[in-house]
Amino acid sequence: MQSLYTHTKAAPDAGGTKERIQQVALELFVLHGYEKTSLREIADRLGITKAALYYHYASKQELLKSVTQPLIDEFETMVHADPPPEELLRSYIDLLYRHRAVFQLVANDHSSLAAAELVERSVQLRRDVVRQLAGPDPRPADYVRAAAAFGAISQGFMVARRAEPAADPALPDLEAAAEAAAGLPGPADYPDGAELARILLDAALAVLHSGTGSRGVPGA
Amino acid sequence: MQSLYTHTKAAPDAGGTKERIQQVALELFVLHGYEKTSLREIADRLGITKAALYYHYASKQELLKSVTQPLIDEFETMVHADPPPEELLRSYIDLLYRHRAVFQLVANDHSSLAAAELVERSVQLRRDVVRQLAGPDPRPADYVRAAAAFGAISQGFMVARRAEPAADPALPDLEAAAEAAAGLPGPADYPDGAELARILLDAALAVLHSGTGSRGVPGA
DNA sequence: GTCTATAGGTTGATAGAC
DNA sequence: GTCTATCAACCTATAGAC
Repeated sequence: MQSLYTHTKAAPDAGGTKERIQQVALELFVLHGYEKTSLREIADRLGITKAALYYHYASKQELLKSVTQPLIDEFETMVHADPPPEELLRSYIDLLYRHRAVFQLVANDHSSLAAAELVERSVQLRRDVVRQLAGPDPRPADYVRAAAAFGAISQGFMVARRAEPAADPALPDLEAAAEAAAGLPGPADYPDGAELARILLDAALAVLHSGTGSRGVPGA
Repeated sequence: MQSLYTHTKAAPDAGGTKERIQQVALELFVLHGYEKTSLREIADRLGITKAALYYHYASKQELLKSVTQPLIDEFETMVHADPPPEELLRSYIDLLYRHRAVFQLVANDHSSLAAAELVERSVQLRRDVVRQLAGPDPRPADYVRAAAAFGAISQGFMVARRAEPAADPALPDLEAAAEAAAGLPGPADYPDGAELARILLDAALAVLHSGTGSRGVPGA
């Protein structure tokens, strides 16, 4: 579960056209949103034409789906394994890191989730996560705290994400976009990935326990 | 600061055409996103034509701006008053409640923020909020915790928002949208506004203090 | 204050040559 | 696999009648 810096993905520059299309598309989708990104824009950036895109992907929607699928699939697998709260939180942080670009897309661009026909699945997933975090026999307030803990990680991660030591070479412009979106002091001032994960985990656990009399949190 | 249930806005049904346009536009913007909502759709829902809309608003963008302005203006005023962290958190929760529909729009629809030319201001605001929450002489980790606390409230609120005793009559369909977006047990199971505010405040404070040795939080 | 009609532009997608 | 050429659909916005 310490894969915070070990990409299991294929080689970064496996220059297949389909993969290059996915990379550029993801980049532009994050930058301008799915709806506002035209196929012409993607094609121009790749030095090909729109028609060529259609040779590889039957539609704009299918291209989007191919980009978002890995994140949602893995998220689903993770949640359905039904791990205890703390392990779930750890796995989630790790998941966010490995799929950070796609996460930035679906978290910020409502329309992309809808276009990928992922609204239902993601709603169901969030519901399951909140249920698991709320613990057994939860009171209403426990649901709220579970949602807040989930949000603390998601938002905290997104804002501090620039802390990474090196930008993924496959996603050059994303770092600039993240910088604009985050708007905080320079990257050098931030904790590295491992420390970031620990901070976010502690924060989320603090939220979960913020309703109990003893607010102490066992050191993770 | 306890105005969680006291709307200071004008009468809910001040049926001026401009206001009715704003209400319907907000509703549809939240539901389908800014870009995907056409002026024809708004006009049809109001029983008028697109051209009539242009009599009241010079452009689609200006209509959007008129809808988002109150939230961002008030947020800015609040942050620039430079209150201490706990008061800032309280004010923020209250702000979210009073402008919940607009918040749902700008928080979920990346393109609406951009179209309203609010990206820079909101980035600056988040930066200021995080700075204030991080406290004096902050370490890098304090920034992350500040961002996580901010996120805990925002996300926690959005998920649990359905707890309101009665839906704003001006926004009938929003509740259905929120229900779909939240995907949690029935509204009746949720704390009311006052308790929700307390839970979220406690959660955010717990995050802020999750890095200190003594993790106790003074009862709010 | 609202209407009809239309200008002017962009988009996603297809057909067929090479 | 990539190209040129083209289509229908949709959009924002404007002009001018009532």
